[in-house]
Amino acid sequence: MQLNPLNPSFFNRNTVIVAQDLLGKCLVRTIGDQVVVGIITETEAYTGADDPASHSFKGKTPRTAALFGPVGHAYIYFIYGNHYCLNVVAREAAQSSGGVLIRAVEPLIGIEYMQANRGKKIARGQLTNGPGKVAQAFAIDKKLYGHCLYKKGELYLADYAASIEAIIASSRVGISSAQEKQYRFQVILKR
DNA sequence: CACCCGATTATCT
DNA sequence: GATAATCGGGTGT
Repeated sequence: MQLNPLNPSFFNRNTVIVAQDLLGKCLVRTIGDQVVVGIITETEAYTGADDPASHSFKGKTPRTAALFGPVGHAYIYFIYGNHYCLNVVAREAAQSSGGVLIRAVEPLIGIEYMQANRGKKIARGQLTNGPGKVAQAFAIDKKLYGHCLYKKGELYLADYAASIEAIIASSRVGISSAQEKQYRFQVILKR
């Protein structure tokens, strides 16, 4: 299998476009010899200054600094006391901040490792079908904050020739403002 | 420095 | 369906 990192310019585009384009791409995690790969199946775009639901809406803070930093890097935050969530910084030149939340992936390689990280025997379909679950299965925490995601390393995004049947847009989850924006994207893969 | 609450999930009933 | 778990950033005193 080819796991070539995405080009940095991939992330230097409109955040919403990048969120859609990331569907069907691969999330790759290497821990020593262990390799873990999943196909991205669900994302959400957070566009920044014009998006009240974005963490970066109210300006730059130490926590959200990565969203204003170089594109293609990781923005990781801790939520509800229990969970980490992984974002990719992505924006076009006109935006000051913006990122894409990786909400779900389909397990591809290293499934046993993911199950070990998640603790118990969990059905494949339930393994990484939420942002906190993805972070746990891929052993992602704040150590990877700001990590570069477009070159081979501990964590990166790779191109993948997934056959896409359809993309579904809907309202984002778990937010109270800007619910009218259809910035949540799910992919249906061909069998 | 105190208080509030969130881009969630597991585990009950 | 409802709720607990459980941390740290943001806001205002």
